[in-house]
This record gives sequence, structure tokens and C-alpha cells, in this order.
Amino acid sequence: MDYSIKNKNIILSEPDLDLDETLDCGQAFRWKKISSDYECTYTGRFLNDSLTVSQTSRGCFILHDVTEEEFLGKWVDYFDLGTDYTELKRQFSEDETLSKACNFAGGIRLLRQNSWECLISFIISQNNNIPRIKGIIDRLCEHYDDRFPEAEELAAETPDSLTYLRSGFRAKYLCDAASRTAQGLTDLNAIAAMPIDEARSALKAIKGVGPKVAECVLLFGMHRTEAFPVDVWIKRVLAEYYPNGFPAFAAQNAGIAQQYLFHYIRSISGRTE
DNA sequence: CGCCAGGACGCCC
DNA sequence: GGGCGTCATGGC
Repeated sequence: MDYSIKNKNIILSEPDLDLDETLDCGQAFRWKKISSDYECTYTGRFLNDSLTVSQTSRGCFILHDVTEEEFLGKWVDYFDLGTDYTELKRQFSEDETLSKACNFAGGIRLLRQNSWECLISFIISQNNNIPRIKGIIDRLCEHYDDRFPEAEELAAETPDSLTYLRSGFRAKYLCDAASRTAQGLTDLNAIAAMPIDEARSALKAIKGVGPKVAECVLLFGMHRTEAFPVDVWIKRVLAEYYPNGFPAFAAQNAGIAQQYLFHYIRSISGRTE
């Protein structure tokens, strides 16, 4: 990972990352595109940390107004810059379908997000669409001065007091997740370190967390790259291209492969959003 | 108006 | 243990 520092900005000349694909692929919901000229720019938040990033037409990745200390201590981890995605995609390319998927959306990197923020975000995501998911999370954070609320803060709410979110039937699930976490009945840090099946069960003890949401929390919020969220689109991929099962050589990074496959199958089905 | 959105629950058998 | 109606909300 080569980087340079210019005018308080950190610049990566060969990031192996596509900003649009990474920040607008449905893994994180708090990044907003504020410019798409020759420099594509997003501003966003991760718990209480905010950042503006951009990518030039030549691919340079720029983190605006961050110190080297913040970069190395926080954002290298968030953008998973310590992982060699080029090598990962080279391995994936042994498989024909995965190879095509990597060529289509190979600029996606798996963000290392916060588990609590992910849990709440993906509970909201169920039977919902991305613009509306973003809207609900916007209203939630706006309510706390643009911070993401702590479990203890959210645990003080009730489905009735959360009507401002307009999250529908999901409000009661948010309350259960918050109160369980605040009480310590759900310990996300402990779950992150559990064997995967045990972690799945622990997450599904929360009302409103089923197989899909549990898998998303494991993958996006705990960086368990073997987690493999299956929705209607991935079901189609499995049925059409992997009738005999997903290739074992990719099992340890199945979740990252899933990201490429998800966007690939949607693209060839005529879906782009 | 009906249909769908990166699902999960409750109830049925 | 699989099948099915239901659950809010908003965009099309």
C-alpha cells in the first residue's frame, strides 16, 4: 500500500478500489456522493467519525484533511487497505463465473464497519430498498446530532417514540436489538470472536434478525469473510451457476465473492441500482 | 390501483 | 421442517 501526503490529504495512486462500487454497493448506507465531475467525491460517516474521500478519473484515491496518524490508525482498517484484493481476485478468477463478476465489479472492497452500526442498519434493510434504508438511517443519526446512537441511547426508546424514523414494523426489532445489547444479553464483541455457527445463533436470538441479516452483520460488521448472505439474487446465482455448490477454494472469502456476484447477476438481469 | 424492495415472524400442517 | 400470509413505508 503506497501512499503520499499532500496538503493534509492522503493520496493512494494505485488503490485497487472503485469508490462508487465500494461506497454505493449496499454494504454501507451513510456515504453521500457530493460530486461526480472528473473527481468523484463522497462524504460520509462511520460511527462518530466523518470523512470526505474522492477518486480521480485516473483512479487516485484521496482522503481529505486527515493526518497520517488518523489514516494509519483508523481509515486503513476501515477501507481494508491491508488486504491484497488483486491477489484475491486472481484466485477467484479460477472460476469462470467469479472471473466475470470480478471483471464487472472488481473495484469493491469489503469495508470493516462497526458491528453495532451494521446490526441496526441491516435490521432496517429487511424487505426494504436502499434509498429508503438510507433515509431511515439519516433520520436516526440526525436525531443524535449526526452521530450514530449508542445501544444505551436507543434502548431508552420505544416503537412509539421511534415513529419519526418511519421504519414501519422494524421499529420493534430495533428496540429489541438495542435493549439486548445495552443489557449485555447480546455481546457483539464476543460474538465476533465465536465460531461462525455459534455466532449465527447468537445474532438470531435478536428479534428481527434472521439468516440474511445475521450473515450481513458477520460479513460487514465483523469482517467474517466466510459469511455468505443469501438473498433472492444470490439464490439465482447458486441455482444457475453453482448447482453442485459454491467452489470450496473460495469458501474462506465467500462473502467477498458474494459481493462481486451480487452486482454481476443484477447487471446481467438489467438491474443497475 | 398493484407491485416490489438485499426478510423475518407466526402459524399452519 | 417447508409453505404462506402478514408486517409499514414509499417509489414507480
